[in-house]
Amino acid sequence: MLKEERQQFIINEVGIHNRILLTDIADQLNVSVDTIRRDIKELHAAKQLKKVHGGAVSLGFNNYNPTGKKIYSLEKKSQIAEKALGLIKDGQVILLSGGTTNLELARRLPPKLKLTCFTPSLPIAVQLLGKNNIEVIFIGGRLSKDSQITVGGSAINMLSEIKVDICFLGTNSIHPMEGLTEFDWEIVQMKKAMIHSSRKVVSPCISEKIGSLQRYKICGVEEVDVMITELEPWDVKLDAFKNLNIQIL
Amino acid sequence: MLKEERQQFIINEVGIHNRILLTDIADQLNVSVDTIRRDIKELHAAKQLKKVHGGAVSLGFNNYNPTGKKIYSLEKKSQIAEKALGLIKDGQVILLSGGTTNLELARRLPPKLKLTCFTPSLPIAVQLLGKNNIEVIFIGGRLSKDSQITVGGSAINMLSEIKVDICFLGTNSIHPMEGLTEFDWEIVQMKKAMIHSSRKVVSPCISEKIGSLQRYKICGVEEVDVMITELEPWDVKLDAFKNLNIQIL
DNA sequence: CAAAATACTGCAAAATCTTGCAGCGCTTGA
DNA sequence: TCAAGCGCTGCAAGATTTTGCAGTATTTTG
Repeated sequence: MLKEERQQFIINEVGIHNRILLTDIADQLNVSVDTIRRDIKELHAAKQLKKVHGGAVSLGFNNYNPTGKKIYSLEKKSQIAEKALGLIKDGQVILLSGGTTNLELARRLPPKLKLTCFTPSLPIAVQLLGKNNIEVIFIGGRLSKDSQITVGGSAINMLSEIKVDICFLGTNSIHPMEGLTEFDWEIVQMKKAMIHSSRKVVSPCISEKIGSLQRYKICGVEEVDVMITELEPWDVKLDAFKNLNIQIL
Repeated sequence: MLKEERQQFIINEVGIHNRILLTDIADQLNVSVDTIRRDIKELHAAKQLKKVHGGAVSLGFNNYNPTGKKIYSLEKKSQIAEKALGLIKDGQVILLSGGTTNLELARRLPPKLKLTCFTPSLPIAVQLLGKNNIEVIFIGGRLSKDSQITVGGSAINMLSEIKVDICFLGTNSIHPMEGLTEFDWEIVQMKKAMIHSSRKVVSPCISEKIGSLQRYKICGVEEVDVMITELEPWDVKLDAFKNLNIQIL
């Protein structure tokens, strides 16, 4: 049996039972517990599950916590969110995609700002619901467990009926030539629809993501009107974007 | 049993009952009280609950519900939720309206139960997202701040396209003659649409709400197939419903 | 205050983890 | 073809964690 197969099996078992025991898996696959232990170690590093003493548990196992969730490079994302705030004017209609950067933006929206906010993201909707002057409209559809946004035909359909002032499009990878890319096909479809539903597309993007590339393409860089990073405007990483008719903040 | 599992179980129990006894938990899980004590110590350190003499309490509990009245009502809702669980079968498609009773139901859905779950309620969607075997489909639309469910044409439209096996319709007021009533017009529209989208309508309802009346009518009692209360079946409060062709649990 | 319940401490057995190592099969390149 | 290199796997020794128990301290309750 191939290592790949084995790990796939483990992921599957965790998905079904929410938890597994080292000894069970080793037994079922007729390999030593050491091998399974190593597999689980790798899968843990790859964030496919959570390794615990004696086995492993599913990541989404009872641990959803919109407020307490750990956000990586929070500092950078905060800076980006602050810059993004400057683009929003009272009375506008905006669209927030998922992602922790946009969640930070949502958190920082001033209480007195009047807005209509569309979003397919559950954590962002929860956050916005606490703001009295913001009308929240949730894009319905099937909820994807890992990204916590709605996806699928129904959601895309709902998007096709709107045209908002600004879309803040959380971005996993942006590349000067290849544009915006994603690793999840369903999210690609959602983001395409979001771009289509917006007059202006803003891409908040921490510097780590600049120049990286994923499997599927969302759109070219030319579709993005504004790019926001935590970097200073003269940073060399941004050079490649400077003659692309994009506003950089 | 893994330590992780045990601790998740404890967190869950605290979430449901707001308080737990060391001995109860040790009994249910067949481990020594020392083990549970140590778990609770860790969870306390991780600020997941508050350790007290003899057990633990939920963190928000002491702040939000000092009187204990809320718990009492929560106990009733828990009983109702437990009864409601019996109506759900593996593989079904269900629809959960908003309300705390349905939230309790959502929280109690067993992790191994496979379901497709439609809901317009934000808290319920958050709860369900943590369950791996449940496909969550969110009914999109404008989010109402106080009820935390989506309302309006878009949501009703989405409802019009589905037909689920069972709808659990959280109920504010139920009256033997006047049927189900609500004080919010928009929610009335939503609930009407939900009834229309379901083969079977179940109304979980704590006894305080029986016999009360609100401004707008959702439907007559005859549209409800099953009514669930925390009362015993022979309670006098239920007499008025007994010749109305409703199953009472 | 006294009895009962609960908490803490140290300890020992069992399970599990870590680490280093050797055997095995596969690939690579002379 | 064969030797070297590499990754995967299982094994073993020692470290670490987990768990239950017993004895003692502390808190609760009547």
